[in-house]
Amino acid sequence: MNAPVSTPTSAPALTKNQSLVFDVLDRSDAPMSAYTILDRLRDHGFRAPLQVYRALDKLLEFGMVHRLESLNAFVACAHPESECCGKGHGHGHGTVAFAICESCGHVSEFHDHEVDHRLGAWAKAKNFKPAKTTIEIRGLCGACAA
Amino acid sequence: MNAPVSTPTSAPALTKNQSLVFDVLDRSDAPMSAYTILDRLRDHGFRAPLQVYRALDKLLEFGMVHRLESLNAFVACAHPESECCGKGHGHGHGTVAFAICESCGHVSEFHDHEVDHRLGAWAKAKNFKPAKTTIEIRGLCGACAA
DNA sequence: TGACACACGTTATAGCATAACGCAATTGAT
DNA sequence: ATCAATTGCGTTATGCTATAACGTGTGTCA
Ligand SMILES: [Zn+2]
Ligand SMILES: [Zn+2]
Ligand SMILES: [Zn+2]
Ligand SMILES: [Zn+2]
Repeated sequence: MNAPVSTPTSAPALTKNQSLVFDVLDRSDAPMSAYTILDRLRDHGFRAPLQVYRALDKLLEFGMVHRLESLNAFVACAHPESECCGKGHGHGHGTVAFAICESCGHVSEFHDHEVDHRLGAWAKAKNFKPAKTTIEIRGLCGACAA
Repeated sequence: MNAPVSTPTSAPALTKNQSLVFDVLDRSDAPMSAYTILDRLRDHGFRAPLQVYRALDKLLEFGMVHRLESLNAFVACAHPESECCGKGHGHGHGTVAFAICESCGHVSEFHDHEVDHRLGAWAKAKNFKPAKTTIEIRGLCGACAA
């Protein structure tokens, strides 16, 4: 009864909790902490942080959500389904970078081949095997810099 | 009596607490959390997290310590006093990147002009004003990748 | 002297994340 | 059909990370 519900669309089937969490994030125009998500979902039966964290773990695994390390917060993936270089939400290859406005909270997700390439080259030269790369720029967005 | 003690060397004068915290970090071969630092300094009179966090805030401000966002931990700056492009510990310009081994904990601090340039170009194009940029690569170091 | 800045110490609290238990449902052999 | 393995779920308790708010002492500079 708690198994994922298959949908006619693409993307992995989400369970009820996963859908609820993703919808909250997707509708938000700013990153949300796990506890803020929890509060938003109290009316839907959420009572404990683990319900949120477990859903987030899966959504992260599916590539539908990103974690912002410098904020301890989460955002829905903002990639179009088909990017220049990748498979959209899966981020087929390449690292994603985030520009985070410290005033309005808006987050821009982007990708830069050359950055990827340079970091990859450094890793190769040092014989370092990258697993996950975090790039986050904190500052003021165009609107807020005024 | 608690004012910074001037030293004959360069660098900003550190207070006793700041020195103690920096020394602990500098001697460590892996990042340390604030609470781990606290435990290491119990014998030196440290009793509360704030004593550590206040020292860390200053050391971060001085550029002598970096915060690893993906670990919620801290490392002493590993830059040589005079880098190719900068003023050493102050990181005169340019962003620093970290490669973090998830097996042995070793951290390599480096800088890449081109990465900087590309992120700067993106920001300029989007009219985004960067304040602080985080670049962290988690993975396996050469020794651990074996 | 008084106003100020700054480092410090302490207690309490807030915010983020996981451990450990048990139950229910699904899946996929045998 | 039945059993074992897997997965999702709910709950309670706990641990880790960080800051708020208060007061003290000290050096600086009108
Ligand atoms: Zn994305
Ligand atoms: Zn903004
Ligand atoms: Zn450094
Ligand atoms: Zn290693």
